[in-house]
Parts: sequence; structure tokens; C-alpha cells
Amino acid sequence: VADEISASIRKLRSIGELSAADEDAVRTLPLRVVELARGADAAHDGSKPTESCLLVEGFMHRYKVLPNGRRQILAFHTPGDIPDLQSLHLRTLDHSLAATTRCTVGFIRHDDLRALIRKRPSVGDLLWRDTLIDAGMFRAWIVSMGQRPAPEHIAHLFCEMFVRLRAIGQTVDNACNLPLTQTELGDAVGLSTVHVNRTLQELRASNLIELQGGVLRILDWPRLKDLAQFDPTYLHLHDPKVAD
Amino acid sequence: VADEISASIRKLRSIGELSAADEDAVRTLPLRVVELARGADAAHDGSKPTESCLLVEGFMHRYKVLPNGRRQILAFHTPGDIPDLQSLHLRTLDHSLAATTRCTVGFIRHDDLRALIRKRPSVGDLLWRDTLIDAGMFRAWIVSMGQRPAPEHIAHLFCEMFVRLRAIGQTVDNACNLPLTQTELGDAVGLSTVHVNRTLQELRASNLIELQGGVLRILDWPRLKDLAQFDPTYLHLHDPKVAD
DNA sequence: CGTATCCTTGAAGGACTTCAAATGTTGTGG
DNA sequence: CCACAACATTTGAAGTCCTTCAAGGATACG
Repeated sequence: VADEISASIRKLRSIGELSAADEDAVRTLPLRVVELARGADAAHDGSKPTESCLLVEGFMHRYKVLPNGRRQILAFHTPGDIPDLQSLHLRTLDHSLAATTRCTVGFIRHDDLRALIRKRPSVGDLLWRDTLIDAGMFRAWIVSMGQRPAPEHIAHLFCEMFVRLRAIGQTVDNACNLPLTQTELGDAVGLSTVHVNRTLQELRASNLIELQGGVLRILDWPRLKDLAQFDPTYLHLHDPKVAD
Repeated sequence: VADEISASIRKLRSIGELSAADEDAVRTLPLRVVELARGADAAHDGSKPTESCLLVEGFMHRYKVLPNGRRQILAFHTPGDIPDLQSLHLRTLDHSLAATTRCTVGFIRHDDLRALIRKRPSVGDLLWRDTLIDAGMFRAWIVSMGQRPAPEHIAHLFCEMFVRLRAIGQTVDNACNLPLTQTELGDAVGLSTVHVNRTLQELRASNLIELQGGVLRILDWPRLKDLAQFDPTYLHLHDPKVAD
């Protein structure tokens, strides 16, 4: 058995307690491993999936496109996440899931998940907790959209992504991967590409961040955090220290 | 034992199957019934609650205020909802919960909820499902904030509230209670009170709605739904017919 | 090496905000 | 039950943040 499931172990440990027995049980989950090309959908709005998608490597995002063609990106996902875990209890998907970069994923059958939860309720609780943290990120996203001007909003997104990546050991010093085009960033924060571009220049000119080639480097964490009014409580990390 | 729990039975039935045995189990939940004055907080941002709040009668909302004083309303809640159910698995609250109107609520101890879930896993699944639908509403909220201009956004909120209220039998013909001030509406949709006011006048002038004295009347459902590009899938109602 | 995608820049226009004040409504205590 | 205070709605006017349109450069990939 390959090591694809390790990412999810690391992720689960970042948000709660996972006993050795729990870990063993999770490791027995059968995965259908698939490579996704950049931009490929892993699940479609309106479909009724019978499996959920564990992100092993790369970035994914969830999005919704309206009849008028406008796209809103709802969340970004990092290795170990199960972006469509909610489909376990929600028959039909109300949005789509796509590969932001080329990535490898493992599909898990809902039946297997249900069996795991029945056998190990503590894992079930942790998965429930995961979906609740998901909702917490949505709430923070709403706050940003409603109350933060462009620079603050984008800064907040950077803070969140950096902290989440650090929690799963995916940062190096003050840098992390963030392979998003400015169009994707714009669709995420609800701004035009043009304005995203100008706002990024502003953040760079203030010596808060570097961003190029899909790599984000935080140059001044205290000031960035302050600008964004970033409070990591909503991430509900098991070890809050990684959020400072 | 009084009938305060009935609202939650009706709510649970609106989103899924609830067997007679499940219902009996739910009815045994001890409630600490409290009357809340308009504007009173039921739970505070940053606190670590040991009970969750079942809304029996009235309206509540969840909100977050930023250090700079700006307030974002995250959700509105109707009778039968448990707005802070997530605190069951998330120690510290990342936002506040308040009474929009004078209302009566019943606090349920987390221990009692956990015991109920252990005894009746199907109720646990339904509660999990409820929190997932909650997240679905947040996603729809994000889409509105990012992609819909003011009239469409407000129209969408009206569509959602009307359908949700109908699902729990709280509508009369094309009318429902919606006791929100324009300031609250603005904090919900991320617009200034002034602009909310002008947008409402626009919706009224188009003969789409009436709204006064806390009562919303839908004058032209097809056109309102169309304007908002409202698709009720995300509410995951047990009987989708109530959403037409 | 060529083509598609992404980033950047300029300029004009529009949606929404802020400020300020008038009007209308609600609830409470005298 | 009226009077008054507090709160809610409405209106006007000026300004700002962000959008759209359009086009020129840079970068990446087959």
C-alpha cells in the first residue's frame, strides 16, 4: 500500500487528536488514486457522488458558476483535505471541485467512510469537526468579502493560506506555494483581475509580501496580520502555536 | 414537558428522515428555556460554550465584529434551528449569536446532545447534515457577496428566507415574517444602509416584493427567483417541492 | 519558436460609500 | 393615552473604490 493516505493523517492531526488505533483504521481506507490535470474537475455541480476526494498532492479549489457565467471560488484546498466530504451526508453537490494545479487525489467510497466512522466513532467526530472548520473558513471568507477592502481582503487570504500550509508542514521559512493566477485570485475574492493586479502591486510596494512563480513569501508577518486583522481562531488548529 | 422542542422536530423533518424512535429520543432532551430580549447575545465570540442554543420562537442571527468596529452578519436563523450546534465539536466560538427579535430559546447541554447522538446515531447523522447545510448556506452567501450586484443579492436573500420559512410552515400565502432593519440587512449583504434603502425601493418599484413592518410579501416569485438566479439545491430540503 | 496564457498599464465610467439632515415610526413612562 | 425619546427610513450630494474595455508586454509550454 502506497503512502497516499499520510497527507490526510497529517491533516487530521493538525485539527485534533488521532489515536494510534484511529490512525491504523484510517490507513486501511481503500483509495482509488488518480492524477488530475490542471483545471480538471474532480466533481461537478449537481452530481450525486458516491465517493469523496482526498487531495494527496497539489492544490484544488471549489467553485460555483452562475447561469450568467460569473465564477465564484469558494475555497482552496491543500494536501490532506477532503474537499467534498460533505457529500457523505448531502446527496447532490451544490458546487464543483477542480484541480488548481496538476495534482494527485485518492477517491474514497462513501461506504468505506461510513464503515470507518461506525468502527471508530472518534474518527467520525474528527471528520465532523473537519467539516465544521470548513464552515468556519466560509464564515471568515464572508467577513472578508463584506467588510474588507481589497488589500485587507487579499492579505487575509494570504495569512490563512500560509497558516494552513504551515500546520501541515508545507512551508519553508516564510514562504509557501500558492499557485494561483490573478484571475483565480479575483474570482476568489470577488474582484476583477485588473484590481487584483493593482492591489498586489500595492502589497508588494509596502514590503509585506513577495508573490511570483506561484510562491508566496511573507516579508513582514506582524504588519500583514495587522493589516488583514487576521485572527486564526476560526481555523481551530490543534496546536495554535503554528498560527503565530 | 412543554412543546418547545416541536420546532426542532419540524426543522429536522424538513431536512431529512426522522423515525418515530428518533423523535422520541429528541423529545427527551432537557431544555433550559430562556426569553431573550431583542439584540441580546446568546453566545459570545471567543467563549467556550457547554451548551447549544435551540431557537424556539423568533429570529436570531450570527455575526462577527472586526477590531475596526465593522459588523458582518453571517446567517439568519428561524425556529427549530440550532445556530451554534458547531460548538459541539469546536471548543471556542469564532463569532457571536444574537436575538434579532425578542425570542425564546432552549439551551441544550452538550453532554445531553452527545448522549443522544450515541444512543441514536441516525439523529447524529441528521445533526451533522444540518451543519453541512449550514455550510451550504454560507457558500451561497459567498457567491452572492462576490458575484451579485445589490438588487440580485438582496433578492437572493429574500428567496432563501422565504423558502426556509415555508419549509417549516411559517409562511402565509406569499408572505413571511422578516423582521430585519435596513441596517441589519446591510450588515448581512455587505452594503451601506443607504444603498440597501435605495435597492429596496428599486425592488418595490419593480413590483417584485413588498416589505414593511417586518413582513415580506413576494409579489412575483418567478421574476424574483430569476433576478436572483436562485437555485434552492443548496438548502438540501427533504421535500424539494416547497422550494418552487 | 510560435501560440496561448498570464501579467501589466491606461483611461473612462459606474456601483456603492460617506456625510448630513429630514421624516417617519415605535415603544415607554408619566 | 399622550409626549417624548430612541430608533428606523428616506433623501440629496459629493467622492471613492472598483469595473470594464482595450491593448501591450512578459512568460510558459509543446
